Amino acid sequence: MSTTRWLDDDEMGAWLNLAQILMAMPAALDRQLREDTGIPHAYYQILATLSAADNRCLRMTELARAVGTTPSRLSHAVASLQQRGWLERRACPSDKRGQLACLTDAGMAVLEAAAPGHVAEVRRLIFDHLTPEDVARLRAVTAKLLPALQP
Amino acid sequence: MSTTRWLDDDEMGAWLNLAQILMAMPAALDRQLREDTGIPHAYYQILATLSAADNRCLRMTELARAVGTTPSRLSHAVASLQQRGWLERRACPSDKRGQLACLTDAGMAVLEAAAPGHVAEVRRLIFDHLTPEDVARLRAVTAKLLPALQP
DNA sequence: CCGAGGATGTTGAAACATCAACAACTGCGG
DNA sequence: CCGCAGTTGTTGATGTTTCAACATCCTCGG
Repeated sequence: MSTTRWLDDDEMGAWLNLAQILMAMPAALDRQLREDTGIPHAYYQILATLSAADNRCLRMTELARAVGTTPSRLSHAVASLQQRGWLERRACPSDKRGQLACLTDAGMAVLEAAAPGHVAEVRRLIFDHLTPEDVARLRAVTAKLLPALQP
Repeated sequence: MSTTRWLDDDEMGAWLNLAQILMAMPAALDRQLREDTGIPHAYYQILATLSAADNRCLRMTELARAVGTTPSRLSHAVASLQQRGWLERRACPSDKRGQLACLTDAGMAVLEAAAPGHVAEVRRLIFDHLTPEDVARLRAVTAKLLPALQP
């Protein structure tokens, strides 16, 4: 039982900023996407990740890791997206436990229609306010944070 | 109607990293706090913000802005925390519409008990992986992003 | 070959967030 | 003083996430 090492001023400042971003940024992204597509940002990311995959299909586990979500969350999300006809499940040929999530043509169409508005919102919320150096630093710092989040 | 300006490589890299963090970081923070206190991170932030305020009281609107949340979300959260006896509502003396959220002694005790574990988790997830320069850059970049999130 | 333990996904209930609608109040212009 | 527009905060319905429990299948040591 050691005594707590508290945050210094710089750390606290960074943390307060980051905490507010963690609160408000997903909400802002959700708002825009829901208006244009009816689905939240987490669902959009699933479609977007699938669209870039081989044959527009991914194993559930890989998809979960790529998007940064949990199996349960993904399972519910895929069920909802499947019901809209935007993706479908297939059995995994090599592993009978596995499930493949595959983007349908309808899902691809929704994605393509929503992409411009989404990119514009990402620019408005993030990149419009950053210099190229800021972007490079943001990329570097976030890259250092990711490993601790995926155990 | 202009043609979309897509993200370049550096922007896309930063965005993919950030998107994953926006997904997984709140989940990770929630996990730890829920185990120790039974409340999610968003609720903890409310208590923490109140603890630093004058008289441990804040107007709902100010509290919402400080935490980066919406009035509705805050209203539900405060109701839940009130039921646990960790804060209470009072009428605002200067404005009959207003409500003050005030941290109770019980709420303060919970906060103090949870703080060390929470700080340790924040260190484990974030600051353990960053140099002091990284922290300063993170603080600067996040500061640039906040204004666009609070309208 | 077989059985234990790990991996993969799903399910249902409870907690939390979002949205739209609303009630109550303020303050300002006429 | 009146009334109307804007502010403040709540509520309930709906959608999403979390957690725990579970079913199924793979792998590997014995």
